[in-house]
Amino acid sequence: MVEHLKQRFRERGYRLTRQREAIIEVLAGTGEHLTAEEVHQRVQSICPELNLATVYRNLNLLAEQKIIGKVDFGDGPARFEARSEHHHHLYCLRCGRVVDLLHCPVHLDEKISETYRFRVTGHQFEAYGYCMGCELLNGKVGKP
Amino acid sequence: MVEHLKQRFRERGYRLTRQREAIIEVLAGTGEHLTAEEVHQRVQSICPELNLATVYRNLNLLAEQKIIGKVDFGDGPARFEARSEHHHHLYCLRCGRVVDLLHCPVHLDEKISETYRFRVTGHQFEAYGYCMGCELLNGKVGKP
DNA sequence: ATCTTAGATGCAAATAACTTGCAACTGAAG
DNA sequence: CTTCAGTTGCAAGTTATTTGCATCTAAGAT
Repeated sequence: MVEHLKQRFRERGYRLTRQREAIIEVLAGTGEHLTAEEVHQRVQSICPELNLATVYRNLNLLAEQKIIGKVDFGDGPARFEARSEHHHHLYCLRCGRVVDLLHCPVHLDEKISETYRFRVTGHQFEAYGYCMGCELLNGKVGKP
Repeated sequence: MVEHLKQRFRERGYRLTRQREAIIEVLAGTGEHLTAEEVHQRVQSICPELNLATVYRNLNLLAEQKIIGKVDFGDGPARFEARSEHHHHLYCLRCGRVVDLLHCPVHLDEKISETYRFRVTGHQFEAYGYCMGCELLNGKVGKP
């Protein structure tokens, strides 16, 4: 997995630096959806002195190359994940947990192009609500 | 329309100030999806000296009260619109034009809650691509 | 193994888009 | 026309991210 990602990166003519390896390893080693800040923290152990600006530069580069995925839930910072194929998420409004959806629930019928005179090339969809743990807490502690 | 929005605002116990009237008038008077900055500019004519911070405060307040709508396409600033019911958009990647969708193309089946152990309370969906004008320009001028 | 250099990094400063603290102001209930 | 909680203007602060630039380094050429 890690080697595969590094490979795809090199194929595109980019240098495989210590910093880049570290970032790829951190992301590929978790199923979580991490912010740039979180990636920066976790990377410290294998590559201290890796600058936050470099983390941003590389996460964005990897996302542009579609080697990793990037999601933005509108509130806080953007999040990055190793999975790069088209997919969507459930986002817990209480704890921030992110769950990957297995199937895309969006069905744009083919008439949309003529109805709206618009060619759709992509879409984003994110659902929000409460994961079970938080659902139970709701109504018990604060935040109604 | 304008009066209706003002009414809904007053009903909730908020004061109807000159600034708020101006903001509501600008938004209700257009079908466009405006940024706070744009609202601020257009409001100058009917209410100069209206501060940008006040525009932000009121647009957010109106959106929280679901009197207006707020969309965020992830790139630039958030946009506000007079329509407040649940709906979605097509967003042109070239010119930034926003088209309202008449129907919601998302179908979350009822099993989702048990499948993912998650209670969905809402969702956002935005599709992007190119409006006809820009589609024709693509390939002729810059940006392939 | 060493040279070369375009590409990458670190650091500090800059930016974009808001948000907040606070003193002064003002709708609207009485 | 008084009262005062709700609003506003202004300046400063915050958050998330980007950029300029001098220095450094991966990796192909020698």
